[in-house]
This record gives sequence, C-alpha cells and structure tokens, in this order.
Amino acid sequence: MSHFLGNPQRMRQKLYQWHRCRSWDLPWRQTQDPYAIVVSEFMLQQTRVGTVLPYYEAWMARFPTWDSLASAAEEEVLRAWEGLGYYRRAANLHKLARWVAAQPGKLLPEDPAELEKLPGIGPYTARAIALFVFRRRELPWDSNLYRVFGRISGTDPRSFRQSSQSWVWELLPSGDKARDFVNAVMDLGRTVCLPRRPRCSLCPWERFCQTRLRGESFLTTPRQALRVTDEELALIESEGSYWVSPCQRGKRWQSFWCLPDWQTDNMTRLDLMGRFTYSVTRYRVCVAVWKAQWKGEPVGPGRWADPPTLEKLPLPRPHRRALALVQKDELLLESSRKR
DNA sequence: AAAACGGGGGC
DNA sequence: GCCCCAGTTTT
Repeated sequence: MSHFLGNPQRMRQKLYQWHRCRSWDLPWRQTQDPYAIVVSEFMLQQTRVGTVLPYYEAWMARFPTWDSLASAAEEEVLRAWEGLGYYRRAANLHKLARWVAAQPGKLLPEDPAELEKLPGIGPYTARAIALFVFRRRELPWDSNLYRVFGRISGTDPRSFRQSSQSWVWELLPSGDKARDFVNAVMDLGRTVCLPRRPRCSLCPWERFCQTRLRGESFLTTPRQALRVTDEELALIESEGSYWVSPCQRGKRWQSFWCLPDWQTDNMTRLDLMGRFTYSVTRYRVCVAVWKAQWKGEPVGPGRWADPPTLEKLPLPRPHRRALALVQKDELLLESSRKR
C-alpha cells in the first residue's frame, strides 16, 4: 500500500523545505507548558486557528495555570469561553483542571489511552497531547491530516478514515521531528490543501499526490437540510436591570443565562427592538426582539441583572446581541437627553 | 452510526 | 449565503 509513496525521505524533505519559511508562529508552539498546550488543543477542536488566537491570549492571561483554572467559578470560565462555541469544551477543560490540580504531581498521564479517559479528551486530543507535550511519536488525526493524506493516497475521505493508515506511519519521523512533521502537515492542510479549492501548484507534495495525478476533482461533503425556526426574545427591564433565566432548551448552552422567550400568557409586548437571524448547527433561527413587561410577578426561574452583571454572565451570542439592541438604544437616549 | 454541539471567517 | 474548522459526547 506504500508503493506510491516513492521515497519517504524525499517526501519529508520536500515538506520541510516548504515549511521552513511558511511555518505559523503560534503561541502554543512557543511553549513547553503542558497546560498552555492543552488549552490550545481544547480551543482548537472544530475551531480555526485565527478564531482561537485572541481567546487563547485572554484565557492564558486570566487562567495562567491549572490551579488558577481549577479554583475559578464555572460561570467565569464559561464567560471567558463565550463566543467560541461548543461550551462543553470549557466545562470539560474546567473539570480536567480540577482533576490535574488534585493529582499529587499535578501531571497528566503520557499514554493516549489514559488521556482518553479524561474529560474532553478524545482520540485526537489524546494523541495531540502525547505528541506536542510529551514528544511521543503519535499521529493526531484531525481534519487536516485526513484531508491531506486522504488526497495523497487517492482514497475517498470517508473510506480513508476506516482504511489502514500504516503508510503514514512510515512517513512520520521519529523523535522530536514527529512534532515538526505534524505541524507542517497541519499548516499545509490549512493553507494549501484547502477543502474546496486546493492550491496544488504551491504544494510540496504535488507530484506525490494520487488525487492530483489522476486529475480528479476533490471531495464534496453531503450537507444536512437546514431547518428554519422562529424565536421571540423578551427584554424585560426593571430599574435598569434585565431579566435572565438559566438556559434550558435541551442541552444547548448548558449553564448559560438566556433572555426569556416572549410568553403570551405572562408578558405584555411593548416595542419591537429589532430582528436578526443566527445559525446554530443545522438550524436557522429568525429572532424578533421585543421590549416587554411581566403582567404580574416574574414567571419561572431567573434573576434581574444590571449591565455590569450582564457583562460577567455567560450569555449565548445571539442573546448578547439582542441585549445590545436596547443598550445601544439607551445610550442614544441618554446622549440625546444630555444635549 | 448518526446527531448534537456554536460561532465566525473566508470565499 | 454556504462551507468549514487542530473533535467529543450522547443517542
């Protein structure tokens, strides 16, 4: 199965030559701190490097160590993650910090099989930690590696995941070079071997690529049907505070605070503050934001929160956006009053 | 095996 | 406006 590789030595050489002046200078590549690397791996799950960077910097400033994270309140942790999505990652990282902080040496296990037993660590992250933290010779299979090696080998991406990947192990150098190699392939996948329009003329492996040699077109992924739903959010103000309640729409936004849905029985609708749409997984949600009042006492679990408090609470981005509609409105009112 | 989980950036 | 992302967990 490895005949098409030609010369692994030569392939590695071409890759390094390409990478020499194109390596991304990422903060988690400049550190040896296991915690810092683990934070980056959690943030990078299903999230682009460019999106992660500012969150990573802020996070490391706020929670610089396992202990600082372990002792932080859940709410503050989620607030720091707000906007990155997949919030279970933050909850799991928090759990992991508490686990590590409770270990005698405050050390992570080095074995991927052991790492996988810990919260938020699956097959990819276990191997990424083993590779990037403990310098073991591992292959963290992420979408970059699947795409690059899938194309090189000319196998269908989906069957490639199931099929033997042993030839990639032949390519993977030993020792410290394994890290450089994987980093290079990830950079290649991110900048050259793009999902839709790969820039093959820039690729150091162009002449090794079976997909390219066959002149085949590249994969297209089947997409899920989009569902459109409506949502009416209520902005209920009292003495400068707004009503928020614990999110409880299934499992989404667990432990977050939400603006309440407008309820015809308990609320009076006042002004329409605005409309916008947001997408979440396969839903397209059309939001109408209403200023509203309780008819009597507030219904259901919740609390009043003034603007400084709202800043500290974890809120889903669309709800934060809805809130911004009134706050902007009030700022305008205030400035016009002053005049 | 498939669905759920978020949000933003790039084209 | 659609596609995709340094995946994991639940169903």
